[in-house]
Amino acid sequence: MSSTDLPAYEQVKAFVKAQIHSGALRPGDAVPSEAALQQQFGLSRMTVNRAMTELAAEGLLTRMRGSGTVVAQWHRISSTLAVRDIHEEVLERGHRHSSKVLTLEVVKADAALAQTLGLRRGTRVFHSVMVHYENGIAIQLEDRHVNPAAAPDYLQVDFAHTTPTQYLFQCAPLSEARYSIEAALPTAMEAAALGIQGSQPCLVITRCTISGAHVASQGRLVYPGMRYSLQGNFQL
Amino acid sequence: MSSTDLPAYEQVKAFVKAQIHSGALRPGDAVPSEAALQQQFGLSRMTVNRAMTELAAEGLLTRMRGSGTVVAQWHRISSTLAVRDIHEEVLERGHRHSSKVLTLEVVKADAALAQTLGLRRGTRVFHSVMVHYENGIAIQLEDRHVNPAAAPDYLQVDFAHTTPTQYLFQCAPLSEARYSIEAALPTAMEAAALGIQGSQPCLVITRCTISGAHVASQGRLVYPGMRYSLQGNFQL
DNA sequence: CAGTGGTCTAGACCACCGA
DNA sequence: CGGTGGTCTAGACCACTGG
Repeated sequence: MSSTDLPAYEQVKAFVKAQIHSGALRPGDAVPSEAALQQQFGLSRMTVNRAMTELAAEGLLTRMRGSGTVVAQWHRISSTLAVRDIHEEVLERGHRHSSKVLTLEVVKADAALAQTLGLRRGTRVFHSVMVHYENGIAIQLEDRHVNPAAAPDYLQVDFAHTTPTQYLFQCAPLSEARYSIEAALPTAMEAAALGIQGSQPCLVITRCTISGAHVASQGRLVYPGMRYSLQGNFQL
Repeated sequence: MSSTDLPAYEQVKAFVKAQIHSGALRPGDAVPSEAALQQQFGLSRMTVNRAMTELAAEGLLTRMRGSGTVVAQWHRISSTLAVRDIHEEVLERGHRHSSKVLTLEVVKADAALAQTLGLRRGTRVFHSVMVHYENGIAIQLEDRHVNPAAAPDYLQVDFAHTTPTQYLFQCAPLSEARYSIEAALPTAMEAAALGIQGSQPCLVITRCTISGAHVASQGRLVYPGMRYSLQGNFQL
């Protein structure tokens, strides 16, 4: 019944959001208490509480037990950046994805790698290097080191039909990831593999995925700056 | 009381998450129904429902009214990337932030700018260019065009004491943002302002903020690749 | 102390899905 | 049809904050 057919808690959320967007409530301002909103909307407290709790989870409000709820000090744009499997991403653009495996081998971890993977120096780890193409144009070089404990059969995978990202998702359920995004020049080898000049800036994403107790893999993804950009959109 | 002192709904969440991380539940598998979990934990359905609803909101589960709950098909790592106000970010690292205004003027929008700001060509818009320093080292060049409708007093702001990001947050409450992140070479002017070589790759973030009906501003943020990287962490 | 949010309960009605 | 999730209620107890 009533208004717009939205659930009551969504209507409360919309009401508060509208006040914030319109500027009637500014960062730091107190938001009406649950009791007040309960009265105003004629709802039970649980319903109002759900609305407020969700807005807090979304980062719009800051709640403090005992003192009240205020509009969050939003000096950040927090946005969801999807770091996706390259295969799916290319397909979704309606393009053709292909890849070429350059290296697939076992190496001994040096000090730095052992550190990030949480292994002892000299432990044998898998190493793969491949190039991904979108409609035949190189858009990503993927240089990955994999913890054998997380994916023992990594070397047997047919990477013509699956990507490391896909395979690792399957055999090492993800629990945590860390990444860093930076701009850098490719190494000579990377430039050659991508078919670009060594002076072309690239977007380099270093990603470390953790599955349960193991660090499953560490990857360096190099994107030619001219051909790739990360995009995002944020609403609320 | 009991277990780990965590709220009951958090314990249910942890239980389900553990099953997923351990591999006992794989993508596509059915998760026990609310009724089953209610029995198993001796909780009311509302509490179990909260746990499951939150897990679904986090993207771990997919719920379908009538048929049940399954582990989400997860071929994506969706991670929160915070694009923050540079001033706060530097302070939080315990460093000193300063900035220098290079340009603060009114310009007529060309076709491209008018398009992104949603204005007619030739409309007067504000334009600012400034460099931000961390402990005296240039880390960001901020080139911004502002819609006068969103911030009429932009030219009067004292940018020695506030940043455009801060000011715009204040006078044009944010409702939506779009951004793109890429690697590129700086223009000659940008390189000079940042005190780097023109051949040094930079991280370039193009950000467009929307406040209510207006596109409030469009900014180009240039970070020297050697001195700055975006970092993120994702858990669950 | 009174007011706040954090959590929980034991019911309830509904829309939906699959058999 | 029975089982599922989506929503809502009217209470409740607690921990915390502020004056």
